[in-house]
Parts: sequence; C-alpha cells; structure tokens
Amino acid sequence: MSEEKRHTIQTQLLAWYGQNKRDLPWRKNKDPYRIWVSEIMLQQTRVDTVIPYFERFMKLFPTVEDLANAPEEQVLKAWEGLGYYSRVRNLHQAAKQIVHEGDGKIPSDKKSILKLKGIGTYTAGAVLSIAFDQKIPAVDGNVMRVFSRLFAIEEDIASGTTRKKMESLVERVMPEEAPGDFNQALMDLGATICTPVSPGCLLCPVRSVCEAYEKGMEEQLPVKKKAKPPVQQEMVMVFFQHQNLFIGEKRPEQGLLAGLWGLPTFEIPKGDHHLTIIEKFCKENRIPALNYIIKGEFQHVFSHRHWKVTVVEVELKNTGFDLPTSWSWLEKEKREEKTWANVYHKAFKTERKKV
DNA sequence: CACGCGTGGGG
DNA sequence: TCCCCAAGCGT
Repeated sequence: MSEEKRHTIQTQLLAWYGQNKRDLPWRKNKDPYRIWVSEIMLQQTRVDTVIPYFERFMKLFPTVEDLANAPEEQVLKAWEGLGYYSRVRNLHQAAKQIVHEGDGKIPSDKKSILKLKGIGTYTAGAVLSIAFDQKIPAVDGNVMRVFSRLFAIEEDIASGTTRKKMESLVERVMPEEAPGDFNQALMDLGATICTPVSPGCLLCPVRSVCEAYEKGMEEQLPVKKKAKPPVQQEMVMVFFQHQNLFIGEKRPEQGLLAGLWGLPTFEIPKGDHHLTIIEKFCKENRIPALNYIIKGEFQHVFSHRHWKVTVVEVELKNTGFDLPTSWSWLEKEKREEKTWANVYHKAFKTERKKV
C-alpha cells in the first residue's frame, strides 16, 4: 500500500467523521463501562434498535458495580426482546468477575480484557481504542466491507484468515492519534455510505483511493458465502392453567433462548399431531388435564430455525402433582414479566384472540 | 472452522 | 413475500 493511500484514508476519514459522526448516547463520554455495554448490544444488532435498550440499561445499571450486584432476573429482563441472550448472561458474568475478582475497573490491556466472557477480538479492539485511546483495530462487518472495497479483496469475509488479513491492513492504516475515532469513522462510513447494497460512492470521502470503485465492482464486494437455510420445525406451546396460575418453563442454561423464562414448548415430530403429543405427555407425567383447546398458531423466524407454533390451552383439575424441575407455577398477572423473548409474546397474542 | 445463537428493518 | 442482513462470540 502506498504512503499516499494510507495518508488519504487517514485524513479524509477523520475529517469526514468530524463533520458527520452520529450523535449516539454511548458517545457522550469515554466511560469504558458504557462503551463496553454498547459494543455488546451492537453485536449483530442495528443502532436504532439498540438506543432505547442502552438508555434503559444505563438507568438501571449506571456502573459496572450496579450491574454486578443486580439479580440475574432483572438483568435478563432488561435485555428482553433484544435477542442473542447469551450476550447479556456473559456481560453479567463479566461484570461480576470485574467487581468481585478484579479491581472493579474494566481492564485496559488486551490480554486481560479478552479473558472476560463475551469480549472477543472485535469488542476488545473497540473498547481499547475508543475508551483507552489504544491503536488496536476493531474489525467488524462494516470494516470488512469498507476494506474489501478499498483494496478490492475478493476473499470470503466469513473466513478467519480473511479477517486476520483485514486486521493487519487496518493496523497499518490506523493513525497514532485518535485511533478510537478512526475505528468509529470506519464503522459509520460502513453503516451510512459504504452500505451492503447500493453504496453511496458519490458521497464517499475515500472514493479517490477505492479500488472497487475504480474497477466498478463495489456492488460485487464483499464476497460472502451464503448461509444455509433455516431448519423448519413444528412446535406446540402450552398454557397449562388452573385458576389464577399458569405453568412457566425456565429454559436450559445452554442453547436457544438459554436461561429465559417462557412457556412449555414441545417439538412435534413430522407427521404427528400436536394434541397427541400433549396428551401423551400429560398421561406420562400424571398431569390432570381436563381439556385441550387449540387457540391458534403463529410463525417465528430465528436466524437458523423457523418455527410454526400451535398454541394450546390446557385446563388442569388441580395443582397437586409433581412438575418437571424446569417448570414452576406462576401467577397469570405476571405473565408478561415472566416471559422474556418475543416468541412468547406472540403466543400471548394468539392466546388472547377469541376462539 | 463450522455451527448455534434473535430480532426487526429495508429493498 | 422474500431475502439480506447488523458494531460477533463461544464452543
């Protein structure tokens, strides 16, 4: 790479950022805790979605100590609807590490910060450069896209080796001064101008040194392998209820919607009928079901699974029987408080519909 | 290194 | 309606 190209990217990008940077709540100061929380929320998640969550989260847990001392239920609740829930479980765990095992401060060296759950190469670079002014790359999807175009890199950006290559490129281009601004400028450029489709090249501050623009291949880059299609699954969610009580299920600590409260959910084997599954389950577990009512169905798409969910109401004769360990009786009034993913809220909507 | 892990928005 | 995504990480 020529010295001229490096210089152009540095100066043009920083100048552009000075004029065009977005006014975002986590940019009000350089508090490492705020930067950290914002970076975790922003993983695979759009800025507009994150903003209200960030504001609420900071009111609830203004410092890392507040977060560490908060009950897990409250922390998970604050993340409700944001998705990728392992992020918040890791965040909470890391806060406890910092407060109870460390000195109560976010580590400012790469080796230590990478030991925290939920902080990988990208997030470490973002926090260290933005909050601690260290010259460390923060290569996310935006930066990969910008650099794959600037240098016409046709390798699959999903591969690990390509990302390493990008990191060393960014490292070479980064200025000594304002590394945090430089990283954020790259991300803002990727988010607002160097977009995945129909990029705004005519507005781009680094168009003059962009190889993809020169070759007219900005729409073809970056190269990214296609994800495989989601698995289709038929599910049943059940409202087991008796008087003002219903049964909630705490999901396993690992896997889909890990650790979240919701409704007992069953997968229907192909060719089976949903009521057959529920009836069999009740019989085997000596659950005193009085009747089964199909309330309706809805679709829910995860990144890698597609659920068709049938909602069933089961009236129970009494509460005097043993529940599976992950199930608990909850008050109906607390339904909305006790269910922490959008897929359950869809079930409530279906339930409230008239039959 | 491939896979699992949510959700809502835009073209 | 459909498809692509958006500031990744842990295993």
